[in-house]
Amino acid sequence: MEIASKTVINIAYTSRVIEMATSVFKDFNLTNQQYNVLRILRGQKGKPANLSTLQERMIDRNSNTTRLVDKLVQKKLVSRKVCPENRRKIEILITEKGLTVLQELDPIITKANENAVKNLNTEELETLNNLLDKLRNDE
Amino acid sequence: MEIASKTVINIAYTSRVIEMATSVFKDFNLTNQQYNVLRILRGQKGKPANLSTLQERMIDRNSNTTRLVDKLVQKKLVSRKVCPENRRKIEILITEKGLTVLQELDPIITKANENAVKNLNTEELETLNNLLDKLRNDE
DNA sequence: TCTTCATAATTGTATATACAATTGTTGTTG
DNA sequence: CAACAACAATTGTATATACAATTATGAAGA
Repeated sequence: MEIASKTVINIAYTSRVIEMATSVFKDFNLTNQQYNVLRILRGQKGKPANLSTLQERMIDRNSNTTRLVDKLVQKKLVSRKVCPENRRKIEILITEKGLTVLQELDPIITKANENAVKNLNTEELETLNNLLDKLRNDE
Repeated sequence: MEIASKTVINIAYTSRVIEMATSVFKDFNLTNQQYNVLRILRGQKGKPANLSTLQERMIDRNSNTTRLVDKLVQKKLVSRKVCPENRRKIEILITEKGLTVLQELDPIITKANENAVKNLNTEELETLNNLLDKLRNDE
């Protein structure tokens, strides 16, 4: 097989393997996507995010994001309210409870991640990251 | 963020981006997984595969494989029959129609894959593959 | 042989996801 | 300002997926 297809498959395969090895958040009743959204929201540092922002960062086509956030609201991990300036938009904020859950998860996930890539040393990891960045390099 | 977590996220993100850029099989009414199974079956070169074999190669936990194959049988892309030696096992074979579909897809997918990784030259692609292999290197 | 355990695949059920169509809101322009 | 386009989020529906429990078959030991 040509190297291009080989690489595409290799990335997908590796991603899947890593995902399974690092899905610790399942013990906290969170899906991968829900966890990602929580992390994005924490990154906002108090600033609310609206759905479109979340979607951009998630690469996931729209539509499900509404329901995904629904779940997080149900669990009281995020709050949602209509944006006063533009009532088409929705402002989503991570709650105290959401932050607490992330804090609990942080060390566990870090450990799982470190374990998942333990076969590579720091230099190799940096090379890998650079190559992936360059590969995507969306201009 | 430490490099380990950064790498894990980078791989997942890149994988998702590539997946979206290369999902050509959707035009043929195939899901990613269905396409993968067809490819695995073609690789068998006439030898039938049973469900467990497929699962191993798919890294996907069992259970859904049955239904996934159901779909392919419905579309007459694969055939399924009970293994005579061990009636617990099921033998799955790709049909002529399945092979034809793959043949049609081959050039389109190859092109999409080449395009997806066009930012890296051959040497970089080889390095990337080696790093991913080493990362997984499951012993 | 009967019982028990292991293997292989399937089914039930709840949940997540994809894609298209829809609703509500804002912006624009004739 | 009325009509229409553009935007942001939501809903409908079909499909896919995860996880646990179940069925069917085979293997092994008392």
